[in-house]
Amino acid sequence: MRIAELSDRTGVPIPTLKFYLREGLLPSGAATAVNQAEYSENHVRRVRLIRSLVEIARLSLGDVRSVLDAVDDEHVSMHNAFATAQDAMVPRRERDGDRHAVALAEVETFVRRHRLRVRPDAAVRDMFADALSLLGEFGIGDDQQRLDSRMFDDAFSAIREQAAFEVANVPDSGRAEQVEYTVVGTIASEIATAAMRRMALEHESAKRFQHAPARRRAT
Amino acid sequence: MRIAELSDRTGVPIPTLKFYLREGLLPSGAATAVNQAEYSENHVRRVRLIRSLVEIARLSLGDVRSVLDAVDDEHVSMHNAFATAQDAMVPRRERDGDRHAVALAEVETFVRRHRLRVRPDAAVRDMFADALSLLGEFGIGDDQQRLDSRMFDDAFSAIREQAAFEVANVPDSGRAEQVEYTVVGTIASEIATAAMRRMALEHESAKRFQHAPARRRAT
DNA sequence: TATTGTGGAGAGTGTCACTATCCATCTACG
DNA sequence: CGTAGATGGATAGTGACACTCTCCACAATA
Repeated sequence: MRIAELSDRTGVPIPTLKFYLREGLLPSGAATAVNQAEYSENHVRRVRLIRSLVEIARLSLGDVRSVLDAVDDEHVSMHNAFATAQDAMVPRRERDGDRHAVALAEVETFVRRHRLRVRPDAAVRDMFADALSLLGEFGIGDDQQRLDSRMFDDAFSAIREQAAFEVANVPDSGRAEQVEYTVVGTIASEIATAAMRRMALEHESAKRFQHAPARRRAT
Repeated sequence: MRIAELSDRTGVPIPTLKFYLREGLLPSGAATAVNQAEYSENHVRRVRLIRSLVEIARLSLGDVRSVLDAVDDEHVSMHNAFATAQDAMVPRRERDGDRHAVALAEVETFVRRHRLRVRPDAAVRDMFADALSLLGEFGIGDDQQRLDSRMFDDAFSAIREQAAFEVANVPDSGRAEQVEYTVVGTIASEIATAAMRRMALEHESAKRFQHAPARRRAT
């Protein structure tokens, strides 16, 4: 397949594909002549992965590159590649030193209490800490519960089951495919979960705050 | 308080505050002279809300404005303001018409099965549909389960309980405060949930794929 | 053989979220 | 009272980012 078909199959414009090629996000096709190359199904898959990371997970191209590097580096184990990809999927931002350190300590108690194998330097800790800081800043939830991070314990047991199920379902295929599967699974389930949360919140808000429910039945 | 103190209290540089004032994201202070104004605690709170929406929820300033407008418009009920804010918190993007329509139909069956009061045009439906499309595109999960969207039913009951708890905990304060509380609560709990999911995934991935567990105990 | 498509490279574009500079006051300190 | 520094307000400029355009020599296709 040549670039026009790759473009048709993925819906990504040719100039953008050329840009990804130049940036090294997309490997070059197999050259058949000085200005001709053959692209494969792998290229289609890779383009789709890039677009999913950019559009759905809203990663920067730099972070997409980190994820792809982790997927592609055969010297890195499946688990380490996944860990690296996870780190790349946490947005980098400046954090207030003191406040963040306190929140990180709360995260640590959470990790210890649940005996989780989460790297001490995992970016996801910063992410959790951000959420805890935010709750604290706006005085949401019970202070004591938040401080020893018991606030989410009930929710966590359900989350944990779901995660165990997801990881168990990763196919016994090649390393790169497993990493890709896990990365896409992470972001898709995460967005699905967030969407369900928001629908449930809208529903509960309607029940509590909206006095004239919009019923399906006509008047 | 004058602008220097507002800057100190929030950690946002003065030029940025001036920019927010110009953009109408931040209301002007009470003028005490032609070039003097007095800012209040409400301004501090508003700046913190803006920064949270920008940095944590990663909203564009345009979407932040939509949220703030919903918070501020006294003519809009608490529930409607929250719904508008929720819509603003779903990233807008171009979606493939056909594929997206199919996914939206799956979302509809989900909404009906759980008898949820979610507006037919709620942006969160697009968000859920994105996640379902992505799962389909990469062949993740069981096809049939995904199609009638039963795949997430177990997870949903836990999510729903948590959401009910959250809404029940919204204080009986003023409308604007309730909207603000709910908006911040939504994004904070969402990020906390995502972070917990990722930690659980890392843990499960370590259990399944990493053969030499990094134990706390020394050798 | 003429048109269209291709790979590759450089330069240009539009958006976004600030950031810098000015200026005519105003405030506060000495 | 005088003056250094801060303030509110406006206009213009910046840097990052993710493309998008234009060109070229050459290949494929009708």
